Parts: sequence; structure tokens; C-alpha cells
Amino acid sequence: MACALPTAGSVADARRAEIAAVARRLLDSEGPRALSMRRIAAELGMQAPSLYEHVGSKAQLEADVIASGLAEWSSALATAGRDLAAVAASYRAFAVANPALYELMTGRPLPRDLLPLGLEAGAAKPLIELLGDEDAARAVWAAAHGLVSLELAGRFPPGADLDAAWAAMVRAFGGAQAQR
Amino acid sequence: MACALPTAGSVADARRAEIAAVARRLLDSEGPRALSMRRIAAELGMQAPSLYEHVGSKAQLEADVIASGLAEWSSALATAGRDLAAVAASYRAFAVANPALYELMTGRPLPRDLLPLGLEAGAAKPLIELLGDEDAARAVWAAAHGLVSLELAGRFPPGADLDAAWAAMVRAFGGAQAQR
DNA sequence: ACCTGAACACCGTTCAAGT
DNA sequence: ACCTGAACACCGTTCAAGT
Repeated sequence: MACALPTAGSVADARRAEIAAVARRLLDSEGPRALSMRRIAAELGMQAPSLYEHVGSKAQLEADVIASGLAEWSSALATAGRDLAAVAASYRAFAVANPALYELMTGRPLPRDLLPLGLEAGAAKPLIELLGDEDAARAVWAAAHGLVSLELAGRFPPGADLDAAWAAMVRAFGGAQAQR
Repeated sequence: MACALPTAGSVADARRAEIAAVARRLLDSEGPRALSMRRIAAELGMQAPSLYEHVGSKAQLEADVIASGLAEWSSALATAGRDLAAVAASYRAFAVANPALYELMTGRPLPRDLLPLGLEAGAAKPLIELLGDEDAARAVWAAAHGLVSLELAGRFPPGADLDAAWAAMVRAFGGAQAQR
């Protein structure tokens, strides 16, 4: 049993939060390959099986990292204000600053059952309000995600002008912005 | 030594092509977890180490699958003609029909040194010609990739109208299309 | 309650040895 | 030229046993 019903995905005990923090640090400093149960346990001075006393599964541990990342990210986006270009720049900056975390957060299906309720919706709301239209918000979100994930994966040719590609994206969706 | 210089990434011998075909079939039928050297070898009635007589590394084997996928994909896109909405629909249809292959092709950094020369540029050319602008082409490509990858990862909320999101994307970039 | 050591069923890859 | 078996350094996870 990984977590009780009312606080699904919440980090129950202090040890579990500590484990997630170590995992996050390893992810940032050494990349996704360092995110193994044995490695994390070693960093905490214990054996891998002992982690299961606190975490349930590696998926749950990853979900804890994702949850902290989502919260951090949405508060970073919130500071960007109500300008599409600024929000886009902020989105890109966060992803580039935390590439391994971004990949963990977006590269796999969201483990919704392991995350705190409402976290996902909370992160999406600002963009929907900014664009006015829910479908346009999803298209903008997808475009930003696509640009970032292709950039992080080194998919653009060496000489590609990514600033220009972002500008083209913002220009294309600029007309869809809600007037107020 | 995986491959000679002039035909970097080309599938040299028949056995190597057969291995890639088996890998592709396993990927389609059982998903990415079945793409292991031991599993592929078993399918061919041999031991995993024997694969290295023909393939060099797992990365090279994956590159062979990616190369065949890219060729197949760009010819599928070519049949869609010169209409942005049609190309977008074709892009999405290919990805949805071959989710594991799409993920393999786009989810990791492109192993350019293991791919045939020109294959990547050839796949990108139609879109650049359609949009006229290179930066706009990249933004559209990213938007399509973002929509598809978020869809495949189950990132959109259950009730999301994805057709509408695609329509919003096509609408936003419609003005950027080259007039001829 | 928390941790260990051994074990199970997997990985990619190397290498000596066979034919 | 092609294949095997054993081995190495890894995985996530389970489980009996200790404190």
C-alpha cells in the first residue's frame, strides 16, 4: 500500500520526503541513469530493499519527484505574468534549466493515481486563462512542449535558430490570446 | 566497427536487415520492453551475444529501426499533398498507428552518426517547402510533435477534444502558409 | 518500525572457445 | 564467418530474518 486515499500521492513521512529529495538531487547532478533504487539507497547509506519500507515502488518515488517539480514549475510560470511571449520564455527557461526533471515530468504517461489531486489542473489553469480558449491553450502547450522536447533531444539541426522558431510560434498564437 | 564510412548506417548484410525487421515487429506487437537483445535473439533462435556479429550495439540496431521508420514515414507524409491540415492529419495518423515506433524515433536524441546521410533532411524538406519559412516550419513541426507526444503519453485530461486542439493549431499557423 | 542479505528474473556487453 | 556459454556489472523487487 503506497498511500492512503484522501491524500493520494502526498509525501507522508519525513524519510519519504528525504528520499525524494535525494532522488531529485541525483537526477539533476548525474542524469536519469543515476535514478536507480540501488544508487539512491547508497546515497542514504542503506540497501535498496530498505527503500520499500518508505516508498512502495520506484514509480511512486518518481511520482514524488514529479509532484515537487510540478509545484515548483507552476509557481515559476506564475511569475511570468499574462503575456504569451513571457510565459513561453519562462516555460522554455525552466525546461532548459532542469532537463532531466522536465523529461521525467513529460516523457512518460502521467502517473495520475500517484500524484496529489488537483496538482495537474492547477498547473494548467494559468495558460487556459491566458488564452481564453481551452483548445487553443492545449495547442500552445503542445507547441511549447514540442519545441522544448525537440531542443532537449538535440533534434534540431546544429545551425537552427530556436529563438526564431519560438517567435514564430508566439506570433502564430498571438491572435488567439484573450482580450481583456 | 559497426559500419563503413561512405554508407554510414546503411544495413550492410541481409542478416542485419532481418534482425532490424524482427526488432520492428517485436516493437509493434509487444511494445518497447520487448526490444531487448536477449528477446530479439530468442526470436531468431540464437543467443544474445551472437547479435553482435551483425549489429555492433543495441543503439545501432535501434538506429536501423529508426531509419526504416523515417523512410516509411516521410513517404506517408508525401501522399498528403500541399495542404497544412492534411499534412497534420497524416502526421497524427502515422504516430497513432505506430506509437512505439514514433516514441523510438522522437523520444531520444537522434543518433545521427548511425543513420544514413540525408535521411533526416529529406524527411523535413516537404514541411519547409509547404510553410515557406524555415522557422515557421520548425514551430509547426514542434506543435504537431507536441500534440502527438502528449496524446500518446495520455497527458490530456480524459474529456479533452483533441480534434479541436489540432484544428486550433492548424488555424494558428494557417496564415504562415506559403502562397503559390 | 526499520534495516539487511540472499535471491529471482531480468538488462547490455565482452570474451574465450568452439565449428 | 558465425555461434555458444560463462561471466561482469548492472536493474526492480520479494522475502525471511534480524534488531
